[in-house]
Amino acid sequence: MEEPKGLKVIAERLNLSESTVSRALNDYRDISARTKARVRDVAEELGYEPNTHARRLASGKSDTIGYVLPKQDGQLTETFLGELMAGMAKTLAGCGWDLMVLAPQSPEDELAIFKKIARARHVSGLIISRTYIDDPRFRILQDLKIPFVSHGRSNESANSAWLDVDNELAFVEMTSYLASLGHRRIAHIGGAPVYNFARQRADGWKRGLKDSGLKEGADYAESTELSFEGGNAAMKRLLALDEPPTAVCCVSDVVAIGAMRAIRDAGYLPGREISLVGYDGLEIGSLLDPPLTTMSQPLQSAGSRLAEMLITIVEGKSMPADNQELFRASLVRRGTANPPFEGVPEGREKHRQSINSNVGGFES
Amino acid sequence: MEEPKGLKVIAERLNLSESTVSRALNDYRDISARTKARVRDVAEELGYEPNTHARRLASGKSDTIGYVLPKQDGQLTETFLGELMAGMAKTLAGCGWDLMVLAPQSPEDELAIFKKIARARHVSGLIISRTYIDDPRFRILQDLKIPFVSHGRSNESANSAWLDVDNELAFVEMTSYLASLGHRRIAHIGGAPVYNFARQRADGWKRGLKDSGLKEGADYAESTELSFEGGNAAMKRLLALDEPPTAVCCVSDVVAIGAMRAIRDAGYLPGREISLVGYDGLEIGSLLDPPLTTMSQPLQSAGSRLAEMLITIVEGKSMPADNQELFRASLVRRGTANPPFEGVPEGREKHRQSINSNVGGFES
DNA sequence: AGTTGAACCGAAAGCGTTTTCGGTTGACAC
DNA sequence: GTGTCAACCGAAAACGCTTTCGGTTCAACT
Repeated sequence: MEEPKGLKVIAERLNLSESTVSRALNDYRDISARTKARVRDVAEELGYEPNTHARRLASGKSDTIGYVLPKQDGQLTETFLGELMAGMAKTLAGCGWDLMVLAPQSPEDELAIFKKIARARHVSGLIISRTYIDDPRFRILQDLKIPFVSHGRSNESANSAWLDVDNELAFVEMTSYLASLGHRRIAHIGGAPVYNFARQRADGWKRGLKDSGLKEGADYAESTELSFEGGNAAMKRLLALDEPPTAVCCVSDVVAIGAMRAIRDAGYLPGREISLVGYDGLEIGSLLDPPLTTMSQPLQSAGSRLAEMLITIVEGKSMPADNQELFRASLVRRGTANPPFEGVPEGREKHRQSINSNVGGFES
Repeated sequence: MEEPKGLKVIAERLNLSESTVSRALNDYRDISARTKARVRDVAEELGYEPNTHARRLASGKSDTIGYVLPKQDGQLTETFLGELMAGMAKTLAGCGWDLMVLAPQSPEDELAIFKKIARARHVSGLIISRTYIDDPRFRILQDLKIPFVSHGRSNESANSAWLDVDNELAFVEMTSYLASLGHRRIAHIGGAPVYNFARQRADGWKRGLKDSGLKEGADYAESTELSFEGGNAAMKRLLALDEPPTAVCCVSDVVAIGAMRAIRDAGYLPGREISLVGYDGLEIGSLLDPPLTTMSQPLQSAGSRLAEMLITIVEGKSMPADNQELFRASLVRRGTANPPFEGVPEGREKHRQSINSNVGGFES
């Protein structure tokens, strides 16, 4: 029993033309309510599902947006992906749109993919992430006239649509928070200066220092790769200074965790002799000992919003430049940010209970 | 300057018919090599890119496979997604196929999505993951005649295609390894028994015990949810036993990390008084103190293979039941699995250096 | 009674490919 | 010189939908 699907059978069954059925299903206003109802009933009964390809071919729309997977440099940051994509897919599905995954293997490959999309137009818009300070993709996509939204800003993003977290503000807050705890020597372990967020966070740290009337220690601005090893090495350098910092703002949780290890290895306890704050809000941070204080950013909602923005742009309902949104990160107080240590630096007894602010959430 | 793309312009330009051009580009054998070359040159020059929708409509194929995102219950396990999907997207792209993400919001929603695909056929195959012991999706997809491959087996998977890790073997090895270190009281913290992998891992633990001539302690089989809290609670129960285990096999790294905390909170040191091994090979495990010994499974290659299998099935080149593959997990020796502790249980001095097998990779 | 104009609906032309089915060559053998 | 078989290529029919452009109908105005 092959189901002879198609608009046609509905039309025949109701003695209507295919075009009428089509318009009825698409809720055109020149079809009477009664007819629409009849059509819908039969469609329902027959389990009719329009042929996506035919529809897209005829309408010239593709109802599909692509998400460009960031290069897999770090591993842990992939925590992003699941939530972000779930957010996108969810709202896209709500509008009948599809989410396609693009995994460029190299920058050249990425360019090739873009060009192909520009011509074939089988994807009507893109979402990119992990933006660089000078990210060539903005120009490229604009030149190719591919609608897109970026998760993160860039020097090139003035006229395009983006959604970003206010990284600078987050680090201002982070720095001020540490200052308010009494710290005066606050360092920063930043990321590779190609990433836009790395610059923003470094800027935030500097502004936070200024706001608190502190000056930027000459050697307190470290920059490293976004990895555990990077954070570890940077922290070692900081510890080797004549006057090591008493608190450190880290560009990411992973880096912060690396730094914690360096602190430990130097015989100190993170959060006691040296406070630190991470960024990303990774769950794993709460499992550490002491649990890592961090800033967390919204992810599901970001994905959802990115999709919404892109849809309105693709449909021409808004201009790219009118879609620029800044989300806020929020401080998650856990155990690694405390007032400066007053005691003997070298002591190393059981200590966690007292300094652990215990927001990790599991020891209840 | 609007590019008047299309097969047509190529045809006109060469004084050929559209059909000839089409066949030339698709490498039909009844087109002369010379003609093919000419067509290809012009296509290249014009930057021709076939219209996906038209092609798919005409050919009846959709060249798209869908990946069903697992319900977002845990967070950390999402590390999977990035790598797995990158693997899929990569090999799919190599064949000109697309990867679409499906994010069902509920089981009913999932069913609705399946039904829609069964009718619309705009996705020609599916990859599902996180399989249950009795997973209804196998029957459903078979009944709907949707080609699919599952990442993970099930009681229902005998006749369908799957790729799985030999969870049982992994846990046999894990258990035997602990036994070989001298442990005799080896417990297991397992996952919710709805998940197929949870059962397999529990079975592996049991078999490992038997292989090593140990018997399954009555209270040593814990089962908990796949979270930090779950692992923590389960470990607490184990610690409260009259004769606590000296080693624990954990169903996942997250659970293991929760267990580590419980061990610490009880005044012991993970890897000293109580050894434990996790599963998943999460990078983050290497950052812990001591670094977590674990079993790691291939991910990128799994995604890639899943895609390959599905393609051959969709294209009718092989039967589902002929596509069943078992990957192996491999032990990652780090710091939490050591010979049974001989000393005084309560001591808690600096100790890491001695027991840390230091495979974490950063302290070099 | 003639005109107007909503309100509804049908015919038909695409959309850009693929694919079937023939048809035209030319070479080669008889 | 007729027949045959490859080797190539064109015409045209799908594929299943959307959308433009008219064409009726019927009530409501002049």
